[in-house]
Amino acid sequence: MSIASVNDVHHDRINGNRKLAAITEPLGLGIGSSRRLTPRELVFGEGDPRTHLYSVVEGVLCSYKLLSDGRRQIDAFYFAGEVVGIGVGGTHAVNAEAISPAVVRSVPIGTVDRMVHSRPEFGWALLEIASQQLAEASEHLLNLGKRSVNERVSAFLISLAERCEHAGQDNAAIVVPMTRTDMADFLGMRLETVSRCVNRFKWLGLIETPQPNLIILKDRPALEAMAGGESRPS
Amino acid sequence: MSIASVNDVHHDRINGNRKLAAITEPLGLGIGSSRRLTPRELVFGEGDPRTHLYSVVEGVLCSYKLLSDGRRQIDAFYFAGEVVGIGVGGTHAVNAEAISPAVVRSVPIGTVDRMVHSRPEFGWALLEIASQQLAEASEHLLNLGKRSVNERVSAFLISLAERCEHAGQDNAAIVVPMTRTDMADFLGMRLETVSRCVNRFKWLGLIETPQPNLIILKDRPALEAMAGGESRPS
DNA sequence: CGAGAGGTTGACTGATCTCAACCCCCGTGG
DNA sequence: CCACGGGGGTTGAGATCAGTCAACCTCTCG
Repeated sequence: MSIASVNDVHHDRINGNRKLAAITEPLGLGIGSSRRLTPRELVFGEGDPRTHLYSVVEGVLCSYKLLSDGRRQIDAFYFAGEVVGIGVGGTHAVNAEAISPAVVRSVPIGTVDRMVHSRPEFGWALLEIASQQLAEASEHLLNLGKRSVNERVSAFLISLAERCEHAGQDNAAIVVPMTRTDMADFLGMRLETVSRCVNRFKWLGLIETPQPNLIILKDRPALEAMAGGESRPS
Repeated sequence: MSIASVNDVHHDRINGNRKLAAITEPLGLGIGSSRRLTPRELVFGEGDPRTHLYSVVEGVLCSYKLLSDGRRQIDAFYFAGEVVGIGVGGTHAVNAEAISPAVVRSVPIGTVDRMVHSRPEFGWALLEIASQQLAEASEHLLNLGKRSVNERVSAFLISLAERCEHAGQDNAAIVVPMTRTDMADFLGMRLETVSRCVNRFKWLGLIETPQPNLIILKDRPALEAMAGGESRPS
């Protein structure tokens, strides 16, 4: 079972190259020690030496940076199968913590080093993951820098829905694992603004929210229009 | 001379792992074809197949994404020695173009692939560059998401100054290679706002601007204070 | 039952955007 | 020589989107 877990197979190819499973399993790296996390529990902190590479087995993590007055910017959320803390530099540039009960698997950086040297395609695979994360960062920068609140929230909901689809879940009903505060810190706005925006979408009939953390997309095309189209050359 | 160029040696270790020179030279990859670019000339576009890896020999490039209505978000600027378009996925996620007269050196992705497989430490080095760029993206996300206009502009000026220092230039006089529009598109604001902010700093005595594209930092500590300190754990 | 976390809503404020005029510089061509 | 036009930059006045502050609501958990 260290080569591949049948349970994980359908998680492969999810969201391009973001998944470690797709890389580790073909390479026989189903190893590494697991750790269970409670919500808000830190995996690593900004400035910590980079000792391990982590992948999410279960639950959701996020990475973030803080300003000295407490303002927090969440860079990314990490779902099951995704890699956190990629890189090889001396220290982590961000903090990473669980936003829900979670399980992470960690691989010592020395093991990663050996893997890269013994199997160059492993290094290649890590590069694919890194470049995928860079692409997502670009998209996020576009959101924060140029999109309005409505556009950011609708783009966020759509990307959440796409992740659910790729994970084989229902395509319209999103179980939102993060709080309004987390969404706000991710989207560069205040939690009140998130709340207002989500409820505005509800009044417009674009979504339904039976519970605060369960959002059902009712009019996906309208949401996509509201997200403000990206300019994809031809 | 393909192993190491004496002229480039003092560029090594600049800004962490961002430089290709530090990697390519030890590895004997001083090769690749050069191309001269005029301002606003595109190196590659979003959605283009990733055929080459580029490094800046001279001048400054930027990478950006566009919305369909023309709004533009610049992700990063790239100075001499830095790598543009890193990654191995199928297509580029961003556009890249020159913002000044520039020269880029390009290495076919197939060559990169062979390098990674023949010399695993090359893959490792590319990972270092990618993780450095991810760290910079995190910092930029923090700027866009959580900092005010004043904070963003002062943080930007300081980071420009640090780049000049690392490049061995004067530590206080910054020759700003980009226009106010470029700065605005990078910092997530309007060019008028950039202008107002820069001039506000001038009235406050924090900087001097003999010419619009020459900024002299007069009170670095005050600028750093205005940037709003990052929370670096102990 | 009380306390706290998470969420919603309202009224007000204000930072930033918008629109517009204007300036300087520089190359071009009549 | 000078008129012209365009790019880049500055400045002002008004509009507005999102932030701020505050009240209140629901749930859950001791």
